[in-house]
Amino acid sequence: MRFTRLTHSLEGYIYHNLLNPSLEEAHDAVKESLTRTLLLTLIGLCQVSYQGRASSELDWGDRLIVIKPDGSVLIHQSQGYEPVNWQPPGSIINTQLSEGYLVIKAIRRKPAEELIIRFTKVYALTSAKLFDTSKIEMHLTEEELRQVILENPHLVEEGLRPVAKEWGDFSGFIDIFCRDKNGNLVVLELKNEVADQQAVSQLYRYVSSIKKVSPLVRGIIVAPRITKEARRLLMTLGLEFKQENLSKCSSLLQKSKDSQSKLL
Amino acid sequence: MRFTRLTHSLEGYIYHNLLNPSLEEAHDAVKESLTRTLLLTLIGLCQVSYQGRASSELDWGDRLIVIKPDGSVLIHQSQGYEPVNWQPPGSIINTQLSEGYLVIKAIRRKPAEELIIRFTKVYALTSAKLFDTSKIEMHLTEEELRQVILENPHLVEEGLRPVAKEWGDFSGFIDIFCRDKNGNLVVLELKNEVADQQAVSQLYRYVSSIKKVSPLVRGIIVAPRITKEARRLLMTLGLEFKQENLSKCSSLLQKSKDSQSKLL
DNA sequence: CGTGCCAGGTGCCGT
DNA sequence: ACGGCACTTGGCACG
Repeated sequence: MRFTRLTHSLEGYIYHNLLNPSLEEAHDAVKESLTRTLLLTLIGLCQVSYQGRASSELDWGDRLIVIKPDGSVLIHQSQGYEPVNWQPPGSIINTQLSEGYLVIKAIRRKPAEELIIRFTKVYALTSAKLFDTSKIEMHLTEEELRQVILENPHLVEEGLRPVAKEWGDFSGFIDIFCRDKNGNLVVLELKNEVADQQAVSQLYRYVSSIKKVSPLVRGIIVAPRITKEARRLLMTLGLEFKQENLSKCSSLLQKSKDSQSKLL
Repeated sequence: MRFTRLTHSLEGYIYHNLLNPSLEEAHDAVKESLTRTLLLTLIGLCQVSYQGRASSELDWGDRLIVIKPDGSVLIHQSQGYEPVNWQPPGSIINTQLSEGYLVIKAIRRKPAEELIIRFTKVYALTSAKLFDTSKIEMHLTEEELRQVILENPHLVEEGLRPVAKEWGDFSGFIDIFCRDKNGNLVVLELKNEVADQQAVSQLYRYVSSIKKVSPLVRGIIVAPRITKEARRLLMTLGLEFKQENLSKCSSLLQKSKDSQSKLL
């Protein structure tokens, strides 16, 4: 085997780093990467075919292929956020030399789908063990927005009192359940970005089911903005919309977090 | 500059291929990759922060970073199909050495968002020019499903006659527009997998708008299956559902193509 | 494991 | 540019 294998200790976490390897060398490196469950990147001239939930063919061209330890496969062209072809985590991956090609297959059962990559040339191959225990922390999610509204119901309407949140007894999911100053039920549907048709239809479901018991129930979408179509649907269905500024909520959230940390 | 630069001719399309470069070497290579608009991959120990449509923090860990010639940035952990952080195509990318870090920033206006990657160590860096003119060819799309129904309207209902397809004059998009054996208008909404709430609400929109002109219009969802919630909504809205198997349609499509090729 | 729903959804194609 | 809509959507939470 002519390819350079790098030990872990001083050279970092890279196992293979091959430049213009032969297909045989690349094949060996891919096999070893798979058995060692390394992260593997290949840059090479390849052709891709996929059959499964849909089916596709991608003719010859240079691409970046990423194979992850969890069985994900990504095929990236030089443009675009999304991979042109892929296979999700949990795929069974194998490689072979066949008819002059380096072939990598990724198979999944349920749903049954198969991805086949054929290389005639590998320009670069790198495999590595990544040490990474960090999880991403997201801020300003819909849950946090809900928190803000629960603590500051006046942002939606004066005199509003939250009764319960995440009401699930009905045939759906209510974001916040309130009573207004007249004592009528109000269902709030929160969106942290644009409120669309789906949000309106969802709220309509909630309100309809409650109306059978309590006819005076109101439904309000709370979001920074709403699509034109959603607004039309909303009006025909007798629902309401309250614009709520995201950045204002953000600062309130920060305050709420601050006060929480002060309490600790 | 100590890093190896590889010319295009014989060595393939790889420009940089660095193993455990210093941050200075990596910085130079990143800068050159950006000016030459190459595809760049880095494996290294980094920390990521994002602020824009949402905001997030990712603490130190080893990741794969891909920077594409079109200004896309992908940050991949060793698991999962999706990048943990990213920036879409068209982002403005720059790099600097700052406070002992190699920093890569990707900025986008509209929506305003900023991605900052800080490296303390780069294990491997590869940049390349990809030659790839091929476009992916997808089969069995919704368009092909539409083709099958247009050629075989009896699959939905006996006596159905297509009048038009891809009707776009209304505030939406009608898949197929027909008349039934009684001469009444029928709107078909096609789904190649499960029909959900959104599909029903979409069809309802179409049917409602047509009803003002022609009160006897019907609406039928054609799909292999339908969610329980969607079926309930469908019934309350007076719409219909026709189960239609995708694979059956697919094989019929194949037959139709075969017979076409025989005719040629 | 299916079902439903959110996503920093992304991409494509309209006006 | 905004808007609607499909997507091999992927991912998560929940019955």
